[in-house]
Amino acid sequence: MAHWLLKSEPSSYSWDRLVADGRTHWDGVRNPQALNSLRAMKLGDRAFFYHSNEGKEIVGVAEVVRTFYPDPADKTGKLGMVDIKPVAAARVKVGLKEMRANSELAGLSLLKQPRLSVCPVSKDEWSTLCKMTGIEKEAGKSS
DNA sequence: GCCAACGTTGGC
DNA sequence: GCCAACGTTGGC
Repeated sequence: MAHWLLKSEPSSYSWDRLVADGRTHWDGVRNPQALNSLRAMKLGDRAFFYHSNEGKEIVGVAEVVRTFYPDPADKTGKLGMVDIKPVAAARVKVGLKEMRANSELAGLSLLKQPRLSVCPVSKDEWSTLCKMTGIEKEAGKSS
C-alpha cells in the first residue's frame, strides 16, 4: 500500500474540522501531479495531514475511504477527488523545521516541492514520520 | 511550441 | 503582510 501527505491550509480546511466532520471530500486539487497522486490512491491508504501556512506541521493521519472520482462541478472532466476520514491525531505535531532537520526526510516531496498539495511518502519516510509524530505504526498500516 | 506576464502558494 | 518560487496562461 502507498502512503501520502495531504496539505491544507487550516483556514480553508483544518484537521479539527475533518475530525468534526468525520469524513470529507478531498477536492479542489488542480495540480496535475497532485491529481495523479489522488488517482493512485487505494482504499485504506493512509495519508499524513499537514497544515500549511499556519502551524506548518503534521497534525494527524487520515485514511482513504473512497478512491478517485470525477468532480461533477468540473467541466473539463479532469478534476476529481477522494474521500478521507481521520484515523489518529499526532501525539507530537511535527513541524517543517523538524522535518528539515531530519536527514532521513531529505527526499520528502513536501520539502522538495513545497507547493504540491498531495504528494507521495515513501515507506521509510512514513516510518520516520510515525516515530516523530508518536503515531502508532499500526495507525499507519492498512488493516 | 516558446516564453513572458501574471496569479497563487507558502514560508518567513 | 511581504516576497520568492512555482504553475499557468496567453500572445506571438
